[in-house]
Amino acid sequence: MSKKLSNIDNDISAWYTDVVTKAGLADYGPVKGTMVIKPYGFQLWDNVKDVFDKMIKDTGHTNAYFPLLIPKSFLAKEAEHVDGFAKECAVVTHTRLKSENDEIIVDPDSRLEEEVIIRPTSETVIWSMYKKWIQSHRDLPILINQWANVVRWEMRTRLFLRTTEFLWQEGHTAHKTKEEAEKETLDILELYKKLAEEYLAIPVYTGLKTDAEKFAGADKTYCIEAMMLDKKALQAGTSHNLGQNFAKAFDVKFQTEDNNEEYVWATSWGISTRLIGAVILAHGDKNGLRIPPKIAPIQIVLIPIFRDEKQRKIVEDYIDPITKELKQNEIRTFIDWSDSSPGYKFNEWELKGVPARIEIGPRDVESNTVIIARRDNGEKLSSPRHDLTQSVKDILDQIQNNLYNEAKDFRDNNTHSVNTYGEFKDIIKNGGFVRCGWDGKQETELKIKEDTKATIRCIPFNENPNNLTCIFSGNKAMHEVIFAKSY
RNA sequence: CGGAGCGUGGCGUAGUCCGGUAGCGCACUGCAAUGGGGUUGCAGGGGUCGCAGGUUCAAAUCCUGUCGCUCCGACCA
Repeated sequence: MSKKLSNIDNDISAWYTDVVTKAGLADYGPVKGTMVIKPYGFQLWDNVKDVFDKMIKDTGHTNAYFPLLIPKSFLAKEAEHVDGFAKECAVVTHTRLKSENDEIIVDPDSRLEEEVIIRPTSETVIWSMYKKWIQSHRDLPILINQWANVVRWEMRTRLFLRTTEFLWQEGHTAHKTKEEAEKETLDILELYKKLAEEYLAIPVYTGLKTDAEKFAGADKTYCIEAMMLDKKALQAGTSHNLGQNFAKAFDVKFQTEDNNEEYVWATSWGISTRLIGAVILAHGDKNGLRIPPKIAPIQIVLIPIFRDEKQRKIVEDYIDPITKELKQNEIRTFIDWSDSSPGYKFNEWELKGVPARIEIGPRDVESNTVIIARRDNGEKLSSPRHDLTQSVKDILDQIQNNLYNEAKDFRDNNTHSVNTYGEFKDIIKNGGFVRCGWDGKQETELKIKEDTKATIRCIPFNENPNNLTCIFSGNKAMHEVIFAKSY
């Protein structure tokens, strides 16, 4: 397989597919729209998962698991919810196959009386269970999360960014009061922001979705929105205040302290393997991936360099304690003894986005140093053997910060406040985020979308609509919003 | 579902117009040298050309059908 990547500047779409497959993150599955997450890609996901799993456990949530299969009738209980998901549900109609004339066919005698769907999300099963579990205010809150796969039969798919089946976490909480549910929704959004910015090194805008863009079945959807290298927006996480919609649909009431009956207040929130796509498209460059150190499966790759057996032995004696030392200090380290040439290895590990590389050859053994090469900016420096661990830690921190700062500068430089629709269209055409006034009408939002393909990514928390007029209608603005073309 | 394109060793492709029994690059195996930015040389192994029919002495190539995938749109995390 050729390791040459498509040009990131001319054809980022081809570059993306090349990187994902050639760096060994994922491969296409046999069924359209499915993907195999390969070990290197899965380690990346695992690291993201571990970070977030700890965050939610630290805030009182626990994991559980609900079934993949859901009665078809459940989906229909919440009107908006069914509208939102009906078009993309995989439906199980039969329970067995049989052979007939050397062919495997669906056994027509095995038709299910009540068809089941494969979860596109789990609100319905979960609320059917919460009905059984909640009677009193003493049963609240329930703070459950599950790590699971879901299936949404999408028209167009792309590895990680939109696949028919994907992995995610979905939190589902139940509360006594509206205020408590709202707080939960916002608290989780903060965790998402922290995860994106501090770990994935991706700056995000936080805000509220418009009615047109919110989750089907939610009262309010909050989101984190990131900018990719092609200046398009990617929704990287969502947190929903579901109000009492699902409680009403599934008749989940609780007895209050003063002995009244009230519907339970709900939230749900999710991040998915799409985040891997976000990391790729936020940090990549012409040589491949650049993975932030905090989530990198391999943080340091060691490349031994030698000519003959004698040199190999010398290098080995020098490098082994170094590897051991780094590992003992919990730096994820890999030493590449494969017999490709050093140059080949440099390119290979750069493609895979390993944050830093240590080159060790006879010259370094001689001078009691090592060469450290950074993936983020290509710098190479010679570092003394003693306090190597500290140098490595410092460099990894610098890389983490640098990736974040680069991404933030890029986003800030491509986010513009505008006052005229002409400017608006120019920016959308050339790529970028636009901050501007909006009159709050869905009709306006829709017209702009038809005209420019841009959608309102969010109403940012730090909006200031006071002196603004709507970019499209010229009426007084109800909100300041961020428009962009999105994935 | 509309538009476009593609199915030929593991991957990427040439050959298809004009039928004559499959070629190249990468990867793979072995040996030797090489090794601080994709290293050479030599020697090897692997494909009945998506599938099913048809035309023909002869089909990767022509005809009919069929399946699948990718890209672009409408839908979406």
